[in-house]
Amino acid sequence: MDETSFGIDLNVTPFHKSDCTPQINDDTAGELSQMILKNKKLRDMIIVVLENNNSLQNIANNLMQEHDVLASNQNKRKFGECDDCKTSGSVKSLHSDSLKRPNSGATRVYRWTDPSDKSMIVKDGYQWRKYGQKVTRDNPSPRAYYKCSFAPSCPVKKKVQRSVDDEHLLVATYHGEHNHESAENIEHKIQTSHKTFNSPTEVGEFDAIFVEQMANSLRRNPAFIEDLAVAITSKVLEKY
DNA sequence: CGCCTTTGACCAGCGC
DNA sequence: GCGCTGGTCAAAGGCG
Repeated sequence: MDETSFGIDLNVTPFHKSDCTPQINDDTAGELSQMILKNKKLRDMIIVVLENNNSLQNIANNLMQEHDVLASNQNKRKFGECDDCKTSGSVKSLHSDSLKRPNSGATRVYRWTDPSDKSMIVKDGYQWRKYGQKVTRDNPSPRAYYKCSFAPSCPVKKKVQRSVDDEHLLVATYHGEHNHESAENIEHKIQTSHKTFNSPTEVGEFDAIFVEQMANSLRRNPAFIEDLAVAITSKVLEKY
């Protein structure tokens, strides 16, 4: 963070004001406190929207998983199987596909996408790096392979492919468990800790983590740095 | 310059 | 053993 600290020298002597160094007057202080309040309101609104979005996604996922279970049961009945067949080696060939790719440790998530949106992006609060793409036999749309890049040692992988039935439905299959928290979780913790507000030190810790992650991403954003420079410059010039 | 995507090559597992 | 398929690797190029 050291290299990003803003070393603005406010003691620069303005040529049309000879007697003083810049000081925060009442107007600026009032403006600042208003901005802080607005910022807090906006953050609360975002948190509410995120919560609503998450609950809707959960409902949709549950419905889709129920649909999956029903569909697989119907397929089993087609082959004259029962649930106990899973452990029987004698019928392995009848449903070899489900045995070849067991669902243990894998989580499926469904996302509806805009019909015009042809991208394969499933936003889930983590950072992913694509490492491969394949066209599979049973689905004409390509399957994309991602590794979690949020933490270097995170073993989680995901596959994203469009549904055969509905090309607007993205199916993401997750393998493994994250050994870190997502940005959404950190945001949620900030929210809950602000609600309870029992321990200011905890709030500070969550804020520190969140701010650090935000700073890391913003530091790599030249547009942000440019905007920040313009904002600071205009604010400084405003005073003289 | 670092990070990410693309894409062809390669490898392992499985069925025949 | 051979071919098919899914999954991964890694070099090359793009982008901000």
